[in-house]
Amino acid sequence: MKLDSDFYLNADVLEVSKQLLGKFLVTSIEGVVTSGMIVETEAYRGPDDRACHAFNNRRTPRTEMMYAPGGVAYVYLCYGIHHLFNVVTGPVDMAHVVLIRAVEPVDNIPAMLSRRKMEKIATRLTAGPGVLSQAFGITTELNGSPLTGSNPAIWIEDRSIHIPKDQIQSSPRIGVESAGESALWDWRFTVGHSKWVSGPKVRNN
DNA sequence: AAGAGGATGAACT
DNA sequence: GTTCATCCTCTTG
Repeated sequence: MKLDSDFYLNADVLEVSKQLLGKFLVTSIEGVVTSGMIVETEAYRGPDDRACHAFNNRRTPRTEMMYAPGGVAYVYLCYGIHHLFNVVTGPVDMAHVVLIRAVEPVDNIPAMLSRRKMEKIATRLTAGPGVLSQAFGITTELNGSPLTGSNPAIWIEDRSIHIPKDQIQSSPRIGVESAGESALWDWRFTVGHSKWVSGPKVRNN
């Protein structure tokens, strides 16, 4: 049930972004295992996507990890505060990533509450890319961490939940207004009925 | 060497 | 709706 590298090597990052909805993000950090069902993703596609750090195939120390073969984590620090977790996809030298923006918490909610310094469960536990990383213990130390193999710190599972196509909504990505025409593309994907989706309500397709 | 600006979230008015 | 915390990365000189 753990997704293997074949899944991540898919060269169609929009397809992978949709396939990841309903899958389960799992981390095992210092022996603490937490999991949640992915309900919101965004695709970032290196060469032609102005909103992507690797636009125009630009290579810097930070973006280098995006060119790795699919199946590793790309984690970077945003606004000096938030650690954003992305799944690297596609074959080597193809800078495609999927930002995981929100999950529905499932296993070991007490550990997530503790990491978030929260008392009671609420959507702000894991709805949003920064807060979900915090709930799952993901930091930039895990940049480049493999999602496959024998003992990964982060991995994604298929637990046989299928999200029907008509329940998947698409909308423009959050926070990329200055990315020119790329800002208009509907590359954000959400599970329509989930209350664990971040940000403003989205329209139907 | 310096400065601008983020794929956010929380706490305000 | 607005403000701002906070620091790394990249560009420019």
